[in-house]
Amino acid sequence: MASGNREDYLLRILRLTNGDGIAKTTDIAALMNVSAASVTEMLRILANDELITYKKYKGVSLTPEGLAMAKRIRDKHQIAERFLMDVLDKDQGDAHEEACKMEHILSDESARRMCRIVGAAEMSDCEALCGSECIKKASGIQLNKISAGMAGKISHLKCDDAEKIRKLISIGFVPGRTISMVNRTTSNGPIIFRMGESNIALDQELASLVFVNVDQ
Amino acid sequence: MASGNREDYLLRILRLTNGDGIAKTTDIAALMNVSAASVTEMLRILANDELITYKKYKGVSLTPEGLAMAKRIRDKHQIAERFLMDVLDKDQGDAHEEACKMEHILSDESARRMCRIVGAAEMSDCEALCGSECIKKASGIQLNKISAGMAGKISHLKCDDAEKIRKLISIGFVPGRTISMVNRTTSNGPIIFRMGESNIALDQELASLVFVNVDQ
DNA sequence: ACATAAGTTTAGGCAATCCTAAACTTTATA
DNA sequence: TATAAAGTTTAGGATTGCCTAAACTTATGT
Repeated sequence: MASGNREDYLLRILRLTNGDGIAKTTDIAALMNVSAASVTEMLRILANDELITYKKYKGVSLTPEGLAMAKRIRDKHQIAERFLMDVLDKDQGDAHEEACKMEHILSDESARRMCRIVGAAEMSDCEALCGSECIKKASGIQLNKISAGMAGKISHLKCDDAEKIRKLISIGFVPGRTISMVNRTTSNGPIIFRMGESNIALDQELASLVFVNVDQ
Repeated sequence: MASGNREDYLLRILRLTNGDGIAKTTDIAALMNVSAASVTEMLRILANDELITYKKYKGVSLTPEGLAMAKRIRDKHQIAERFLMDVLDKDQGDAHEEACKMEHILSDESARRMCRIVGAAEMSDCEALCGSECIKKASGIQLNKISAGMAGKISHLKCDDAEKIRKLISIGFVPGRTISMVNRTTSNGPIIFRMGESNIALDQELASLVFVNVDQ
């Protein structure tokens, strides 16, 4: 049960070690804005939990479990930050700050779903959390390419323009939802889809940003 | 600086008092899953912060500041829960649980933006946070709800009946187009809109299926 | 190589929350 | 209206995490 605080230590150690190096007490203290004594105390705890390898006076490194945990939290941070910027339209500074809190409380599942909305492409790295799922993302086909009568589940939204993503979400185009095409109007005109209880007209450009996995 | 924990106490007191009644130690203890002694201790702290009014053996009530604070947190919970369900497609149980954590870390601004995406209409109550903003619901208001002279962009069409959607589209009601209301005829009669070069009369029922984002 | 500087750990404390047990107040009942 | 039951508070501790000061280890310079 690493607390938010322990998680922060792990994160700083990850940053300092880059996954394999050794981090020193003073450097951790500086990053945490905490006294060296407090760091030593925490290192003992984390070592006891087998999240780090710690030799007195010699510095720390992450164990495989510690590394996995730290990466998972770091991924959540990145996903949350991106999400706050792209979906809630927050600026980078605020998004970063808020993500520092969200990383500790966001469930794995929610992070994965945010990732799908926001697109993994620009995620410097979220494999700890999303694994192959992020890659699978490429598997859907664009909503404007399916034919009338076909149904499927929304897989992800392609993220090139946050404004459009926001719009799609506000209309209800959200990964996981089932959708079917009712019909097309004209070759360039909007397409009519059915989702839940309502029919929604979406113009082709917007539809092309939505990827679905078509039912067999 | 009410900690997450203090905030939880405030929330439980709000639930028990409904804003004005009096809450008793034991009931708070039961809701918090904590001993009565711990509650007493916390009540003293909250009273000291002037968030509650506390008389030994007599129970507690929220002060105006305490009430405002509790409501703000409760609103964040509701908005987050709704958002998790509608945007991340989480089920109610998980969303509720996660919202219990988010309520303490979500910034006011992010909550307001989530609220705008998810729509305030269904929000049982979020006025503490959003005030009149909720009504504005950036994701679109029905075309029959705007007033003469107002203009906006069509956001989406919503309806159970594909026939009506097709009709709207064939008239030119397509997401993205700019539209303005010219005037109403009678209270139940058709409304006249201007779109591009032409005026179009639309009856109220059809107009209510069209959602627009009104220009500020 | 050895003294001193730099870095790290230990010791002893403080604050926030939680706990149990005992003391005290209020309510309810015989 | 006493007195037992129910409810509440006080007392005394535990835990987590932070701090400063002192002690200890390692590194550096001559």
